[in-house]
Amino acid sequence: MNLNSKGHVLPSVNNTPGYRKVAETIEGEILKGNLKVGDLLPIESDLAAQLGVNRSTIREGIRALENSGLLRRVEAKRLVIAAPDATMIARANSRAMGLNRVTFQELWELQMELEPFAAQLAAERINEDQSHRLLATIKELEDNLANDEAVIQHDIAFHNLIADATGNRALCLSAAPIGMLLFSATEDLYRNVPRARHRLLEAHRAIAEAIVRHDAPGARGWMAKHIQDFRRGYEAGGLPLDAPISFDARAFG
Amino acid sequence: MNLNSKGHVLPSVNNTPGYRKVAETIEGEILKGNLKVGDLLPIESDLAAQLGVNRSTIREGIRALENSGLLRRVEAKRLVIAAPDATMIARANSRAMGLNRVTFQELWELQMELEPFAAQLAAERINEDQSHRLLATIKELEDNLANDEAVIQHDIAFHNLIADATGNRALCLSAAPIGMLLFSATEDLYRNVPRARHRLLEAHRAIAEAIVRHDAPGARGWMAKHIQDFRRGYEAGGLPLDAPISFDARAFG
DNA sequence: CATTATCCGATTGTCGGACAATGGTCCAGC
DNA sequence: GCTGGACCATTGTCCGACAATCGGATAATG
Repeated sequence: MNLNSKGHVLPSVNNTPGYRKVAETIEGEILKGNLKVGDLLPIESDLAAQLGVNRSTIREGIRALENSGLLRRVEAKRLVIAAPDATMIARANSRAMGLNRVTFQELWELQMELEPFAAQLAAERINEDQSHRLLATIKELEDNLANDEAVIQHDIAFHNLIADATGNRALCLSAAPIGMLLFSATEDLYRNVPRARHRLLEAHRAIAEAIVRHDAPGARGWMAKHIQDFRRGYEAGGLPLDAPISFDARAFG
Repeated sequence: MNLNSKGHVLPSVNNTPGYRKVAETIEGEILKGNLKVGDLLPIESDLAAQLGVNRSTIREGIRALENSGLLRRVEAKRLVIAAPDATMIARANSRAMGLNRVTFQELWELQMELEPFAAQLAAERINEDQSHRLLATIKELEDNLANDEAVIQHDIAFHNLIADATGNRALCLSAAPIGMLLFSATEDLYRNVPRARHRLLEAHRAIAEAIVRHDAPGARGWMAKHIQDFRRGYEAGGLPLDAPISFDARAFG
């Protein structure tokens, strides 16, 4: 910390504000394992005393960490050290990609590489419980084919389930934001090309069945076909491939 | 906002604290395009007046957004709306993966899928400038082969350059955190297996040359070989594949 | 007139203190 | 031993103040 008696930094060449140093200090303690996941964060007053700054400054530092998922509330009051949640990271990533005006083309290209791979791995490794949930999602889609919003939510969830089934959390984290962005951009698609939803259902069914019967090549093949088809549908729906993806604020609320 | 005269929330069922609502409000304005990237964030006092809360509360909300990259300082004072920076996102992602105790195995599996793909795309699309930088990085490695820290930094930078050369920002964002984690975990490797660094140099040279001469299949092949070899080296170095990756706090400072 | 030095206002960073709300704790009484 | 209420700890919010500093306006200078 090193603040002088009045709480202001000593010389002049110390640009980083106090709240940032607080955040970095706490983050450092977490990364160094000094504060372990699950531990309670010390109360604000103690932190203020320990780091020699005012409670307000501590609070500002905490907010930064809280937002990035390193701190999480458990009992409405105290904060605990936590590992960033997957969906929170996915949200941050899609937000970043969206604001960086990533194009459909870029996202699709990556998805075309990741999703068939995920499907293949999932087919090799999926367990009973995950199989059940995968098939249940398909059923749910059947019942809500008319509801565009529900179709989109299903689409995202379906692909997330497959990623989950690979048991590879790195893959989950990488794939989630892509699906989140691509699929939430398909709203217009279902309006412009109503039968797209039926093709979606059939494709998902074929993929799910292949995965559940542990047919890895089949799962990969169906998924590749599905993603290709998704692009054709997007194009046929009159949506531009090279424009920044129009990302829907609602998906991130 | 909806705070009562004393600045406290009206009923009881309103759990979300004010600073979070502030953050969400501002984030919403950004995502809705009401505040565009590059715009100056209104000054704290104005925001406080607009949202009907105290300046302290506004500040806490701002901290959250600042940390996630949506706000960035330009002139040491005012904050501007910004698109989250790629390296900042990569840092957040690797931190998340590390704290979630992702294993080497998981990361490597994904890398084995992504990197050859990236190398292939890079070979198809790399431009003059990028070629130059790629080769320069190799030269730099030659001069610093003895410095383990420099070797690791080169390794990360080299793979990032290749991702850049694909022109696919989604791919960049996905690949960066993986490299960041995997390569910074190789510190012990170079100590235990000194000649690993020479193999690294040769492999990188072969990959770079293939990319620069636009030999896509060659680039993919060399890269695949390189990643396979990386795993063998990691294993040979006595590092555990199934343990959570030991991630170095220094890489995230 | 152009250039530099100076000053001033606007804005952020930090402080200290205050208080309401609320969850948790602990003791009294049954 | 259990329950209910008093009490305390902790967070969320507000308020007012002030130092530091950046940017621009203004004055001094050649």
